[in-house]
Amino acid sequence: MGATDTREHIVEAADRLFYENGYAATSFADIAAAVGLSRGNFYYHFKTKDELLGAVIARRLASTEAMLAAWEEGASSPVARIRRFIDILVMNRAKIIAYGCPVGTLCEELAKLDHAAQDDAAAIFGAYRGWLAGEFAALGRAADADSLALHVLMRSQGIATLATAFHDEAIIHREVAALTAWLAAEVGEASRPTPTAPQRPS
Amino acid sequence: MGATDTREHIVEAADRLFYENGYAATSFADIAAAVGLSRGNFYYHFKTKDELLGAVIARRLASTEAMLAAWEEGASSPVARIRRFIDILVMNRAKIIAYGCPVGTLCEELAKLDHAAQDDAAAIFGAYRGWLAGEFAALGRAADADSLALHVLMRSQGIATLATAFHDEAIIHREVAALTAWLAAEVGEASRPTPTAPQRPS
DNA sequence: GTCTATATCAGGATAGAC
DNA sequence: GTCTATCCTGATATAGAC
Repeated sequence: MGATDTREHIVEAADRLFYENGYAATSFADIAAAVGLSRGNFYYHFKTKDELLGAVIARRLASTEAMLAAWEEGASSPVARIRRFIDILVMNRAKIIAYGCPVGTLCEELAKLDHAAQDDAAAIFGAYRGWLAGEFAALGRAADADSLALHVLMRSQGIATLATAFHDEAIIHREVAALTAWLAAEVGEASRPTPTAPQRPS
Repeated sequence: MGATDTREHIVEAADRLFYENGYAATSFADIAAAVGLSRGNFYYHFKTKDELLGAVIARRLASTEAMLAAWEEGASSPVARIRRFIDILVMNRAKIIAYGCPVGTLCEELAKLDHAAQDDAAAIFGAYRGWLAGEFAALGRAADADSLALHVLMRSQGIATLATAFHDEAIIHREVAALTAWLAAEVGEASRPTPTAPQRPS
């Protein structure tokens, strides 16, 4: 297979293993085994573990931006798009209970390691923050759009952390419902341009 | 110095280093150096790293319970006690911005390592959860005391995670104010038995 | 571009002197 | 109870054949 393909496979496997086992606890041998590659060949593609981390973060940022752009293409309203963001917690609940939020846990691990890439990792949060702020601005809340965006992000992170610690799926369902209700109260259902669409329970 | 003192010093240093650098990234050599002890002697006190982790978690749980008991002794109202919990975020903001929440980050790291002690670490959260639920019950919210307790814990964790990721103190101040306002709206200032006390801004 | 073999080093853990 | 010396394993990283 071509070098580009192999490189992509390595980054893909590293992305998953960094999430499931943590950055420090994942060895090159683990990644090489997951890709079906020898350790020696590994260094043809990445010289250091830090370089690999950079590629993983870039991949996550790109896929996040692509996902947000795809949501933007959807015909639904800003409120529905924000709800779609919140619903990630429910859709990914199994992995979140086992490993936490991929972005939050990586940022915290890199903060403790005082790693040079910690701001790059935080840029993934920044992508969500900017996108959410744009949605709130579209709802006429331009003045405090960033604060509202951070509030949604903050609650998402809190939900993920507690669900992981207590291994409790009920926390996710209850707090997602509460966050959805907060959203409806904050921006109002009146803001929805498609009032005939079926209402999700909150 | 006596064996008990040395052991205590080791656990104290490990507690700090596990928090600041993470469990996996902290080596016996790091701890021994911090205590001023040789690596060899280290094993007289703790046979394995897991055993040391157990002692650190036990220490954190004990100090948490002692702190909560001390707050209970205070003459203030349940609402004031819950606010005291929330204010930890402000008081410890410098360390939180640098290293996150000690409990949340440990639970997440142990979850990724699939470590046997992960439930013991979560028990520290359990102590806060039970204490907060007791305060809400004292405010006449016995029916949903646990949900309210988890909500406060959840928001504390979310605030800590974002403050760490963005290295932003303003997030803490803004969201602590929002959480304090939520508390006042939820249980009502009328619940306060000391209505003549000066009002904290929210 | 992929392999095997190997250098180098750090961390966990042990043995035994004092 | 503390030390020095040492073993063992696993991880990063390199060299060179194919």
